[in-house]
Amino acid sequence: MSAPIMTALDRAGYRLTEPRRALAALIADQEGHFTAAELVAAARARRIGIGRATVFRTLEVLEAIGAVERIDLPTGEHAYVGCEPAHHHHVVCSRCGRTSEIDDAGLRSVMREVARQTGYRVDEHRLELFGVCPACLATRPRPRSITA
Amino acid sequence: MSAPIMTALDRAGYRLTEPRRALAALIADQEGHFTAAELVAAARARRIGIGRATVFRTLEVLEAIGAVERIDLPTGEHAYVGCEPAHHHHVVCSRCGRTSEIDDAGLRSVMREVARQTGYRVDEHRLELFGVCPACLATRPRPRSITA
DNA sequence: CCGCCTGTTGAGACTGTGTCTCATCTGTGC
DNA sequence: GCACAGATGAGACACAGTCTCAACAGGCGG
Repeated sequence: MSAPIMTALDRAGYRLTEPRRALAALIADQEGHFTAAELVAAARARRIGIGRATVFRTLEVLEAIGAVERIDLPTGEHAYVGCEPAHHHHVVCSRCGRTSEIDDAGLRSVMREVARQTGYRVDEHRLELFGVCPACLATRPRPRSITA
Repeated sequence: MSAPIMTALDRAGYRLTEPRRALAALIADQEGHFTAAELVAAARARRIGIGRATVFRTLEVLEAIGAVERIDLPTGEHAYVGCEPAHHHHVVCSRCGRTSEIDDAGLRSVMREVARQTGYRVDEHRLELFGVCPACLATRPRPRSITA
């Protein structure tokens, strides 16, 4: 539901407005990742009058409070995924768009190794993984017929 | 110099044209990462008449042959770095913009771990690191005075 | 319960990035 | 040196994201 997003907004001292409630609901409905443009389209489809600027502003706020994470698709598009407010990464399914959060998984030691190799002080990192989720793997790909 | 880029183009069967030579030289001059817009500006600054479209097209080609890699800055900008044609990653210095290539550094085992945890088949990944390079670390930051 | 103050909103102008078209040009193989 | 396919440039175009500003509406105090 959209509750957690509203709660997070409230806790961070933001007003709980109608447009934000609507957007929170739209985001909660998203299966996988989504772009700002998709949210705008979704809002219009449901006849919810929300300005484009508001969508961008709200996404910015949500990212700031960690209710949403911004990811860069291989195509260069900027997308978002709703998520728990904690540092982590995502695997994105390139077939259905769904995402899964992943934790450290040994990344920390990679960072240390990189720092050692290069002499850099590494402050920030971004890891994005793309692949195919278990569900999509289960439904046989059948490269013929459709994809062919 | 710009030679390696031209060689790579040649080997991949592309024509060695004047605009490409000019762009290869401009890219070779770039210290750290650069954007398409910066290349356009650099070309204009040197009174080299290269169309904007050509810059974008050339960058696309160079990325395809691996002579250049596209990275996503934390700001959301799309930038490029000239590099060796092999899979690897970069650490970007957020102070001077310079980049260093890094190899595996244990990432491979992270990928395996993620696949195990999530059940995804991981096909593609992108890792971007941001920090401060040894040279910039050496010149004291002095957060007062300027940054204050 | 009402009204005020401030944060928020919507419309639309605006900036900048990247794409596309199409006529023209230029490498390259012959 | 010629011809042809690939490459180019100019500019129109599509689209993402930002900004401004007047109007609005949450949330608090009274």
